Amino acid sequence: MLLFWRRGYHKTSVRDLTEATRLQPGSLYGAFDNKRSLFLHSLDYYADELKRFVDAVLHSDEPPLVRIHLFFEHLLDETAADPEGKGCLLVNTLLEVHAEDEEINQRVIQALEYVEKCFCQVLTEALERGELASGKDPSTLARLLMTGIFGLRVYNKMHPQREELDDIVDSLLSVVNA
Amino acid sequence: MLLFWRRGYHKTSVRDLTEATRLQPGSLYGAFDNKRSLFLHSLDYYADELKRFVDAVLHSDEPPLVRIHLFFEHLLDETAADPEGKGCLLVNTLLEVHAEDEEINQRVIQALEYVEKCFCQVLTEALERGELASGKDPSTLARLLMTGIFGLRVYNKMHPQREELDDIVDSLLSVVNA
DNA sequence: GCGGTACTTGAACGATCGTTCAATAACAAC
DNA sequence: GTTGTTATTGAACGATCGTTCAAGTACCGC
Repeated sequence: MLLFWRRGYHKTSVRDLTEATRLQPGSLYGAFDNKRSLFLHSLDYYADELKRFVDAVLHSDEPPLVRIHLFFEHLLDETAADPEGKGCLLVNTLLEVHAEDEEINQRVIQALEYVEKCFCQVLTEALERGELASGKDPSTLARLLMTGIFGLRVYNKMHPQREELDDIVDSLLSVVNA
Repeated sequence: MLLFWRRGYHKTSVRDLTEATRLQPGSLYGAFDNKRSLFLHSLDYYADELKRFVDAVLHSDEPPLVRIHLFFEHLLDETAADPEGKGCLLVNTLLEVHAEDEEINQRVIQALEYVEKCFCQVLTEALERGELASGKDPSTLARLLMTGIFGLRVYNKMHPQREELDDIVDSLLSVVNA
């Protein structure tokens, strides 16, 4: 998974994988049908980890809007802790393989939709508690936050400076706070 | 350029390029040093087109904030007019080749920084005309808008529906309007 | 026409790609 | 200790990768 994350699907060769896993080709193909299948398993593994993270942060017992703040704070922490700048495997994959491969794409989109759904739930909760800026639609705001994540992921490749990313997050979250 | 845009750098083979250009390998290598060089020229071509678009929209004689609205409107028009969902070659490249290739990366970042700089100029103009929400920093807002572009580009691969993207843009621009 | 420069052709190169498989080693049960 | 199952090995396959180049064609001024 780490290799696919670092280098992308197409640029990661089976040779790379055999060296990293210290498994010979035959063993690799004994465990997985082929490179593609191994990649799908990597995606699933990554998506599971992401789901755990999302659940932990967005379903904690903090107030809804605090949870969203914490989410982005953790996102930036994680970004800062990754000097390689790998970004997000799902986002990377979405841009790399795009429409050509329906199965891979669907799996990525499904994982991302789960995050959006959680955002929407949290925002709905905030709305019900009267903590959301009036007239704001949870599902639209959830989409804005997803766009924010994606944008930060790309912007980090352009300017990987923590303070700039912090400012962006502050501006972005001002929409839900206002 | 179109091929690189559609399929990405690594996934585009010289064979693809010879078929698309109807040039034999020798001719291609007579005109360009190698595949990489051809890709760099493609990037430059794309960046030039982008620059023209940015200049036309962000330096028109409309009021500053209107120009920014128009920019995003045109961005969504262009997105809707591209059923292949190619997105932005610069963003795609930034995520695909990431840190491994300094030269390619620098060229992409430079082109993107130009867009950010233009945003910043327009926002500064709005600030001077008292049309910007008080206490907002142009350079931070410019970064937010860049993040918005990036995010929309990715979100479009997830949900390519115009109305959703419109809503996101409205929410995003509410930050500069407020 | 002729000679020379510029461009095109397409076969071929070595390297690497993803994948397979017969041979070998490791380990389990009895 | 023998047997049967399971996992590992690493050489080899055909396909494709990016690249080269000698040979051939087109086009120019004279």
